[in-house]
Amino acid sequence: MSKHRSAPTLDDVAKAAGVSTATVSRCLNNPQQVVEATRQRVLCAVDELGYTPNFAARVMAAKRSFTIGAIIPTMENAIFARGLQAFQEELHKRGYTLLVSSSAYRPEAEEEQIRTLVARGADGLLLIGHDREEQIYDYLERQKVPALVAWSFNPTNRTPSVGFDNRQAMNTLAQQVIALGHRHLATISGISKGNDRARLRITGIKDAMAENGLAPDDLFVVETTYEIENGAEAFRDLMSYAPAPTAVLCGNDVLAVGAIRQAQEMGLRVPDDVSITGFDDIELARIVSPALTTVHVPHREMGQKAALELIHMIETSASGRSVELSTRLINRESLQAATV
Amino acid sequence: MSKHRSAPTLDDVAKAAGVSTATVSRCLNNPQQVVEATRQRVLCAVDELGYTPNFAARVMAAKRSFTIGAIIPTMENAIFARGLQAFQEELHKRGYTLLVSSSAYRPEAEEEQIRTLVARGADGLLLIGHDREEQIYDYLERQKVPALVAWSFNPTNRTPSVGFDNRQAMNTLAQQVIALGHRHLATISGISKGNDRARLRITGIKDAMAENGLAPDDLFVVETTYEIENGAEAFRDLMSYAPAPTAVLCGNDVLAVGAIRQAQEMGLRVPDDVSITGFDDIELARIVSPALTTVHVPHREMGQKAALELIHMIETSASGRSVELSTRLINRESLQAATV
DNA sequence: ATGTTAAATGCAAGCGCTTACATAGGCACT
DNA sequence: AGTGCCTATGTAAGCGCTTGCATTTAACAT
Repeated sequence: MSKHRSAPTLDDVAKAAGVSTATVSRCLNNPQQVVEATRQRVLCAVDELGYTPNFAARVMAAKRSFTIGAIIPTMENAIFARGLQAFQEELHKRGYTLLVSSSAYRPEAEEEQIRTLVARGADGLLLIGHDREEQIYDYLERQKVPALVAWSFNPTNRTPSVGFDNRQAMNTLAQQVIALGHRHLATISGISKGNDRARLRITGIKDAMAENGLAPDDLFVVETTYEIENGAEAFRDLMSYAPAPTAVLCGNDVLAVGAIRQAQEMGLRVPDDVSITGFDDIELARIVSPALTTVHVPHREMGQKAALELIHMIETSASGRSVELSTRLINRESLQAATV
Repeated sequence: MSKHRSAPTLDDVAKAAGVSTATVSRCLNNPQQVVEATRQRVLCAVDELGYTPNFAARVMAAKRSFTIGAIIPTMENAIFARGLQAFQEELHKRGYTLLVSSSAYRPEAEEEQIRTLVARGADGLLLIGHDREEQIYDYLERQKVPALVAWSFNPTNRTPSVGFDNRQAMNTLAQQVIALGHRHLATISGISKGNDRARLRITGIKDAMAENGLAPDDLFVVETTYEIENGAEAFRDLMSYAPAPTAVLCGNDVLAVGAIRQAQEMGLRVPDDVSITGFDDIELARIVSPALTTVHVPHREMGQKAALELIHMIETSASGRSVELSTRLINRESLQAATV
């Protein structure tokens, strides 16, 4: 028990147990390959020395890290939290570890993070949405790192996806808004460049308008980043136009909450004076008052299925199948028939 | 340009540039050690081949990973989000990468994560609060991995901390509550076992009671995990006692929001019928209605200072100095004078 | 020219692990 | 007892990088 001893290695364990390093390694990774008696001896030595395998060495030798990387656009709000949580729980069950990083909605940052994660030996990657440069997919292919897209569904894409039809989901909501008599619609969207979810949601609204004899180009669109304050600001801009919209469909719940607060600040009652809807159905949607009418996204299911599919791709080198999930309209208090 | 070539290595770059691997390595890590002309040649080869260094190999050889690990009790709510964001931004500026994992408030999980992070070669660790088994600190010491505690401040502890005085902060709030005439106090706290922040906050309230001639033992305490629903449930329990508390001091904003919603559900007006306070001053505190009177914690400052201090410990092998930050009372709408 | 010195580069030894292959017992048969 | 085969274990070759030390090269003074 010398004081200055530093971290024990496989070798130390082997010596202590009187076996070769190979046997120790097998004990730890494929216990069934080593006979009971030896295994006991090794395991004893392991915790007597307080041995923890060196991860870098293991990755290097095995060329497997049992680590999966996920790059999400933001950690600042809870949009991705629940889905990612489910993703990681499922990974954990299967013996994988999740490494998360956030790109802050910046494509270059995302590319850098992808490279970083690959360099760190990630066995697979979870990406959000399909929109990114081809070269990134080439790179991933060359490095032989399987990738899976979530929060979006597009089976024709070269990368498989586990997600939902953003266009369709928003379309259904917009149909309902229009059915309630709203004729002047507006949307507060995320930045659509590089964000297929945002873009498709806008398209969903325009389609609904066209399908109901409204001119799609009349849709007021404000794009901004997903923060409550920005939702508020965008709402203020929107209401300065004439005729003011009677319904504001927000790209997500966070923006919607900002819009609601701003409306209240401006002395407008929601939904009496103006209807506001969200998207995602995160916790916030129920907490805010009035509670948000929104589109429920099965985040947990998506996270879990994505984990399963990605692991499958990794372990069988299969190319991956896309899976589509369905969303659901949640009617709460923030949407009401147009009064005009 | 063979199709089946896999990831290029240092060696490939060296060959392509007609130098040794040592030179390539130096180009990448200590550019000033290599003459301009050579450097150009090497850098060209690097991006011609699309080379990305293998992280595991680098860690192994250099025994440095420029990676810092943080284990937080939860990612589910935003309590740690802002501080961690600032922590990571500062790390990034200094060339470090952050790896985050969540222990779900389970000590064994935390220990496992600490080992995992160390095995992955983390150069340093950020931990939340001081409460954990001695053996963990021993382990860290043996592995020579510096650790820093945040969200708590206790300069006498063996591990340095960057945080605030939880007891004092809550004490100040409780003093004000009492000064407003409240005599029947209750608190909805996080689970205090293994959570010094929660415990100290309770102590802060009791001290304030004692200092004002109230019996500390009269404080109703309900402990629960930090989720909105649990805050709601706890509030219901609390109000079933007689005499019902006129002020409920919550261990954090999340619990307070749950309490407020439950109060509203029970037909109680906040703060007219019952005052409710939070702690942390996260975004939620301003969004909920009535807006929360709470204790503002300088999360960003804490994250940033922690990063600086931890890097300092890593790079100089210094033992680290604790730094204390101050909190501030934020008076919003949820606390009001007792009406009895 | 030659020696002296410093700067640039190369050489090669690991870092701690996994795993293909080699080896050695053990057992069941003949 | 000998043969074959199966299983448990050992041997050693890397995995891709960094870095101390040795060597070469360049630069300058004499």
